[in-house]
Amino acid sequence: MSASKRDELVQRALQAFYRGGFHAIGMDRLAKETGVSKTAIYKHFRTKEELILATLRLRDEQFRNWLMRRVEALAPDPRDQLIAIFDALAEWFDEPEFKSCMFIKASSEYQDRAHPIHATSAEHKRLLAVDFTERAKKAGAKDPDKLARELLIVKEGAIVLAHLHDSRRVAKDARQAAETLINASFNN
Amino acid sequence: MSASKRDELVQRALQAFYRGGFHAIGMDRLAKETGVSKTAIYKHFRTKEELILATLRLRDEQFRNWLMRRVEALAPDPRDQLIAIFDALAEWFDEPEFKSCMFIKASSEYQDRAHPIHATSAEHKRLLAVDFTERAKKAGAKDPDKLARELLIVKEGAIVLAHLHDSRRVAKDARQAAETLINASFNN
DNA sequence: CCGCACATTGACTGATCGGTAAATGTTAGA
DNA sequence: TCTAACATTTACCGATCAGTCAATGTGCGG
Repeated sequence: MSASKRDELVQRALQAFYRGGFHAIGMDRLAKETGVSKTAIYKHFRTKEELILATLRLRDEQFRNWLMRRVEALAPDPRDQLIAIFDALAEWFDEPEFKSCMFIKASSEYQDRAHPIHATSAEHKRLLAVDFTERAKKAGAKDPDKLARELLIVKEGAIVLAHLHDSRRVAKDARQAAETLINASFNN
Repeated sequence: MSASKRDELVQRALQAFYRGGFHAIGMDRLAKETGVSKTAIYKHFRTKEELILATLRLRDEQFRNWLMRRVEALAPDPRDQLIAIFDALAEWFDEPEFKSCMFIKASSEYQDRAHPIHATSAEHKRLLAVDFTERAKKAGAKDPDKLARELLIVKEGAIVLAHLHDSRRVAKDARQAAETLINASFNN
């Protein structure tokens, strides 16, 4: 199997897991949905867990890349970018395929902190916080770390509730909350 | 089986699902962990899904009851109670058994909005929002509904991140964010 | 055209899934 | 003490779980 075929497999596995859940999607069904036979899959991944980890690495890269680029496209100024995070989020929520966050779901199914899947999810959130901190720093916030962590909390809460309630309403509320927190981080 | 035995079964099933996840815990293992044979379980619940729904109803009642009472014990004044939500949350995060929120995990595994388990999770969050709104109204907030929804977002985000990162740190950040949002809801 | 290397397959493993049925207690009224 | 009613257990159902293997392509250097 070529590298591009492997990437394609991981991409399709990602979609299957995202739509169906990790425990709920078996390897047989995965083979059917990806079009790659089970044996071929196991040529490249020793276990289901390794395949899941590969999908999470891909998702981490895709999501953070998308968010960063989208935020920068929406606002040139770093401080406005902090708010633009929540405009980008609103766009995501509006996609018909939106089904919460892959990493929240992964850590919901693999709860042990020592588990690689849980750890990978934690790392994804940490990298988001790093990115937020960078922007908060550039914007000149009093305590960029704290503001970044607060915005991350709002982002995660918004994702959870967008999955359960009216996502448009949630996106608006999250944006307003973020604005309030950002303003407070400059005025005080 | 008496009513109290049934309650005991649901309580133990709740703990098993909370610790292990819904798909991951099978009925055989559940029978072993609850001490109630599989056939006996199926005398009271037609399907695994019905048992899960029973655990969620119990959890909803337990959690909201606990939070309400704890918040009222921590602060007499409605406005202080809004902040006390996050002190109570901090206590919860500090419990060694803390493993995120049962309903976030349930909606992570049952993603379809039409699914009863998903709907029950959404309803739990809605009832929390109602309670928050009541307190915000009593406290005299400008827009009690909006403040309640903002605080709910912060609460859910805090739970998710407390499960992934340093829960003490997250609890502090969430409390401060909540304070900022509450103050803004009175000053403007 | 041959033969080797590698990719891919369907069929299979034992274990476990959710759920059921027949058999075996256990209890209580007559 | 006999028996009817109910609770509980053991054993089982077909399906699916993660993972494996022998067999069958398939492409390529000689």
